[in-house]
Order: sequence, then structure tokens, then C-alpha cells
Amino acid sequence: MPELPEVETVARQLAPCMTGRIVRSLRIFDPLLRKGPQPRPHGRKVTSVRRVGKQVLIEFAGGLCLAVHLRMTGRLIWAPNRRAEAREDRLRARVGFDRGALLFADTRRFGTFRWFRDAREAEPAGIDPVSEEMTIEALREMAGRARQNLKAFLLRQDRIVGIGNIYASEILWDARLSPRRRASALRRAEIVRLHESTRKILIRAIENCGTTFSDFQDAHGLTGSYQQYLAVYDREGERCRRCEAPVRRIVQQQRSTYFCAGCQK
DNA sequence: ATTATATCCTGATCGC
DNA sequence: TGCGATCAGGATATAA
Repeated sequence: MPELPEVETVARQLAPCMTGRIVRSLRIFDPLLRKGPQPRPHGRKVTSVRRVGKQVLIEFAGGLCLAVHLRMTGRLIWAPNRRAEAREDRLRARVGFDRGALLFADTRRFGTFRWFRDAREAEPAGIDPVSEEMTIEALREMAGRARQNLKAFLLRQDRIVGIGNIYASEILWDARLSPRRRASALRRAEIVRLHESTRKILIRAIENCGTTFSDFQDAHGLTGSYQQYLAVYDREGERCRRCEAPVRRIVQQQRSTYFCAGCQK
């Protein structure tokens, strides 16, 4: 569930809790999280916690870092004390610090831990859509050589990193572009709209701490408020806020896409 | 070389 | 109410 805004929210909330803390223990309860190298971070100080693509990257002094991917149902929770910790279930891992602990809970168990010796290795291939790198020209270039429809294009993490199924629909609605359009067929003015909408929607979602459905909670167990802005996602049959036509649901790459055929062309 | 399909899991919801 | 089928926000290995 967590897309870029939700991961950004979690990273921002964890950072002040974790930065400067020293690792005292690491317990991985779910063997699925134990793929790849398993270094011992004991005694290391956390130097930063930030979002990298859709992952939360925890960096330790000396270069070691842990990239946590929440996938569908993963949650990172900061537990300042034992009482807060006792409330959590379905725990897959726990990192104990000199003060407090980081808990990882994940119902569907798709989430991943990956350890690196250097943070640069954790960088995803795609462009971060809310960074300076995401220029109109960069978008035009990427779209120009994509043979896919716009929905599939936006979900490609090797091009633009961070957009998932919810925000793909929302961005295309905002840009008044049909999810079925071929990415390479966009006119320049349409690319400009797509660029603008992508940044606008994601930034607004970050400002609202993401979207909360059933699973997503931030590091303090709170919830985001972006759902009040959702224009099409999960609104099949309801009226489009722009043109009153009914919102439609179609399936693209085995996933739901919501859009308005009245004003998305 | 791209792009579609199957798959990793669990739990909520749907339809009969 | 009970039960099996279906679906869910992600991403990747494999097949086509």
C-alpha cells in the first residue's frame, strides 16, 4: 500500500526518533527478512533516516545501511518504551536501541530488509518525481520511448520511482489524461500537464501525511488524511468532481485503474 | 528487448 | 451464519 508519500511520511517521523540512537539488539522473527547479507549493526549509531524511492533507508555510522521496503502491508513503528511495544502484534523484526526500539510489522509478509555497506547501493534506478531531477525534459524523454499505456508507464519503478496504484490514477485524473493513452504519443502540452500533476499530487499527499486505508499507519500509529482528496481511486460509479460523468474502473496489468472517461482524454 | 503472467503471503469482503 | 472464491496499495522472476 505505501507509495512515495506514505514512505516519506514514515521516514520523516522516524528520523527525529532514531537519529543518534545506538543499536543494542537486532531480532528478525520472520525468516523471509533474512535474505542476503546479515551484518551485525550492534554498537552503530544511526546517522540518518530518509526515504529512497519507496524504501525507508536507515544509515549507520561507518556506511552500513538498511533499506526497508514496506511493499503492501509493512509498517515501521517507533516504540519509545516497552508499554508501547506491547501493543503491537504481527511483528516480523525488532531493532533495539539505547533508548526505544524500531518495530517492523507486516501482515502479508511481502516487505523486505536489504543491508548495504554503502548507501549508494540502495539508490533505485528511477528518477524521484519530487526531486530536482524530475524535469519536463526528463519526463518527455522517458515517456517518448515507453511503448506502454500511461498507467503502466507511471508504475514503472525503473523510470519514475515511487508512484503506485493509487497515485497513478489520481495523477492521470489531475492531468486530464486517459490511463489508456500510449505514453509515447503525448503532445508536449500533455507532458507538461503530466509533469505538473505528478508533482502536485505527490507533494500535496506528503503534506497530508499520505493516504490511509485499512493498512497504512505512520510511525506513531497515526493515519494520513489525503483520502479526502482522492478524486477517482475507489470511487467507481460516483460522479467525477470535474465533469459529473461517472468514474469508471478498468483493469490494467491485473490492477484496478480508476478514471473519468468524460474529461480524461 | 519489451511486455504479459504467475507468484510471494494473509486477511477482508463478496456472493451464494 | 458459513464457506469458498475473489480481491488488495508492490515488485520480480519467468515466460512469451
